[in-house]
Amino acid sequence: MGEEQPLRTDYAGTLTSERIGDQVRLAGWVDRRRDHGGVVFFDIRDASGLAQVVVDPDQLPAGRDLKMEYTVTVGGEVRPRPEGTINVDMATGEVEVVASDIRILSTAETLPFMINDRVEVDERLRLQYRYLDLRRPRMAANLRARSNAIRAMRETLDELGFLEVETPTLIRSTPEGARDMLVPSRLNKGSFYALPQSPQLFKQLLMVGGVDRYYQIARCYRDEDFRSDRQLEFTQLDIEGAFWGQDGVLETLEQVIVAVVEQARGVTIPRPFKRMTYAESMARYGTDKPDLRFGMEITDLGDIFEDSDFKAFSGAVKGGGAVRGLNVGPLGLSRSGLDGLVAKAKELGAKGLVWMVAEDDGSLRSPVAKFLTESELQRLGARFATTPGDILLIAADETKLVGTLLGQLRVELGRPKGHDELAFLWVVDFPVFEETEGGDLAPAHHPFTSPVSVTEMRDNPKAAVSKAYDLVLNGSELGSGSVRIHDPEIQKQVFEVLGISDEEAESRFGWFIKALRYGTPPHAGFAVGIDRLLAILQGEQSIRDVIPFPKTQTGADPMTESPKPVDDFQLMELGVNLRPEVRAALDGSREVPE
RNA sequence: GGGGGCGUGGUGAAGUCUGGAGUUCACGCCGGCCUGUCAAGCCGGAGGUCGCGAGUUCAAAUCUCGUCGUCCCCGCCA
Repeated sequence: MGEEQPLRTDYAGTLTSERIGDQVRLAGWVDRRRDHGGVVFFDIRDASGLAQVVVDPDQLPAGRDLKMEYTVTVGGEVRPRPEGTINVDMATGEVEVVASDIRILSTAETLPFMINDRVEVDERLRLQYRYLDLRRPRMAANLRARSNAIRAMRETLDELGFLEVETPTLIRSTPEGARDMLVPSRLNKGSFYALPQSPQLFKQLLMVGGVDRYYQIARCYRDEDFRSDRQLEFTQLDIEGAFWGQDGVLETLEQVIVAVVEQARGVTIPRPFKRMTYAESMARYGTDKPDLRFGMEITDLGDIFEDSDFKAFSGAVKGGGAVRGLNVGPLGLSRSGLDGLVAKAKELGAKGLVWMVAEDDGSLRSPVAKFLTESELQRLGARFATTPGDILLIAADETKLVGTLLGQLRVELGRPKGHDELAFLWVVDFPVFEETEGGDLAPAHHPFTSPVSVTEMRDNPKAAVSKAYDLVLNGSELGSGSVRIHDPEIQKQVFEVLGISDEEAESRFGWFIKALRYGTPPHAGFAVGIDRLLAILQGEQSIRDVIPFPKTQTGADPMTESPKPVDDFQLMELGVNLRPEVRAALDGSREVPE
């Protein structure tokens, strides 16, 4: 009496023929039951996998009572399966456990959906019952992969002497970049904390503080609209180093990524990763995050058409724009399919799109062929090295628009399904500023990024290059980093060029710039989006599938039904009043009977 | 803020274009049979306010408008 019996001695997924004859006890969920009357089989599932249990229901009537997702503990002997009944699709398929004892630990109601990967269940329902969804093999594998990846990051960085440091998640709001998530302060009514968009300034202060090499698995918050690769909260591997520069950062991150990919995929990817300047990436791929798993590069045609009689082309070149095209290959598109691309181009803001099809005799068929000379058509065919059936898409417009358009068409028409291949790329030499649609300058990275030349930044800001770099995987931006400004004077000048006055800079960032005055080492760093990295490594379309408890596109959690209004008392303690129209809308919705 | 897709027993789908009895398929659920299955099989059964609300019509899952939910995309994401 009193001696507690263990619920299990072994994990189901570990049983092999080496264990034949052993008495084992397994604990897990009833995955699937196959009742033959005189003999009952069921698969028991635990975190390690599945094993088949055989029950003689005359000996063990409990075998008849089992239903899917009951939790049970089963004692029995590991036995080889009889001739011809070995299941080669199952890791433990050579053996089975002959049950001598079955205890039902808990029962389960009829499930809202099946615990398997065969059915694509509505995602809202999956999120509402996420605890069941996580039992599915695919999701369980994603959780495990995430844990393994993060462990690989920690091990690699620990080995390199990095210090893991936590930074606060209740910080001062700095109305730059994305919208802040705000938290009202009870002790300082009317004041608010913000949740960090990244640990950016704190990690820089750690450099000032003498932490030579820093990293953190950091939760970040950005209150912007959702996408399949964006959530309100997400996780970054954040790193920073003192007396460090771009080459050191890239070198270190490559080691981390290689270790993560080895964990996740079991392959060693070659180093160093490819590098490309921002300018080259924009010219060849029309984007700063090119998918290098396929070619289909953007080709400049300005020299062919600058003097063409076809004004749509020559006019664009002479007006300072560009004529560029893609050879998207033999897609076999019908006339309506091609017209669909033209419509698509117009949706994207282009004046038009010209398509051409390479005929068997090498000529180019196109609605605009009659406006072009024989020589122009021949040079086109040669430039694209066409083979019969190839489709050319040509756009003439403002240079930036042409690039964006062709870049999007390239991805749409050429991007491989899935993520079997991994194409990592560093995009370097980002511009300091991006031009907004209004013509204003906005920092391409954050305003603490070091320009290559302060003089150039002042005199020719549109062309100025910064010490900023992005990591791209399969056309997805995994993260970005930069060499930081460590000189308070340069920091002030950057604010100045951005149109932030001294007073404004002082009131917003004075606490930070002050720190730079006390002996700041040159430093640099990076942040990798862990959710995006894992989603791609796991072949998932959305980061939601590598986040245990994500939110829907409207920021809701169907399981807990958050967010929810709070008690008036809670608001009162915080000194917060809802705006009248918000209050009215809430009261209105409360009148609706439940 | 804008564009698009989807919403049908517990689950996944077909039916919607071209209105005519809640019809069909697979899984699950309930009952029965069955000693080698592994998505077990066979027989029988239950289960739906076709997201919700208006409108058109003799008649609406189907057409129209609105609304809610969800997904994808543009904007946004220093």
